[in-house]
Amino acid sequence: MPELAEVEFYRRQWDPGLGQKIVRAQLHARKRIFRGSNTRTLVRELTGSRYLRSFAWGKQMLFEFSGGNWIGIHLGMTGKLRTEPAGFRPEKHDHFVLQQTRHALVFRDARLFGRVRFHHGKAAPPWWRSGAPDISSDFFDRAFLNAFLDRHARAPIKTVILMQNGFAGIGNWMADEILWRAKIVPLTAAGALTAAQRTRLFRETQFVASESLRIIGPDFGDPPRNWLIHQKWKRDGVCPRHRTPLKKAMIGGRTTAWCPKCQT
DNA sequence: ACCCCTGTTCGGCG
DNA sequence: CCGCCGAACAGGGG
Repeated sequence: MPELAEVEFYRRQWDPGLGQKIVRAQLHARKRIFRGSNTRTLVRELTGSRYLRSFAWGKQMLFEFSGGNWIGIHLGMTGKLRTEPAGFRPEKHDHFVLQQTRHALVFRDARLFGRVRFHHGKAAPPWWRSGAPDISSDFFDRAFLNAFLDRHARAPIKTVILMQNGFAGIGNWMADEILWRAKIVPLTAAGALTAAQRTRLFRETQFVASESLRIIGPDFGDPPRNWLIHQKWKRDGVCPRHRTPLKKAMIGGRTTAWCPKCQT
């Protein structure tokens, strides 16, 4: 479920606990979401620390706690963050819970494709932000986009848009939304895109990213009815512009929908 | 019962 | 090195 805008929504769900102490950390230590982290140290360090602030970059989140403690979270396919009242009892899929005096900060992930990483140190962990610029930042510009497209010149543009080190935070639904707005066939080789197509791709990537953040980020709002997302998962989905039936195919291993009339 | 899945990574193949 | 494909991860929903 989570792409950049949903990630932003989930990041905010722990806000009620900002500035408050962790009195107890509960986790299912054997689950693979904790791979690479020492969960004993994690529990020891976090207990008694204070939740200070959070950051989001693409599909990644970083939570900072006092004493130089950092938790990185990736939601995978089914991860969710939420806050429950104090005394909350973790259920089957609540693999990571931080109990505070008034709240419980909960990470739930049924399919366990997500990841929780722990880092202890003065500065943010080395794995944080090692990759692409934020789409909303000045570093995501035409030069960066061009270089990235040419580096993956032979791959279908749909596949390239899903690469997190180029399009941080873009997932399957946003990728199709962007290509539909930019009027580009998903199977087009990235290196074969014309200057005009690249301009549209750049503009629509920024538009879909910023609009999604604005609409979904605060309260999981629904994108406008004329967005492709409302059609792409229907078996009889049609183009929001003129009702032409959408085409569907597997590209880069992912279900892809596009309009054969608009996208040429 | 069966098929699908808004993510990522890995091995095998060409 | 590039890229494609399928599998794997593990479970819920239609």
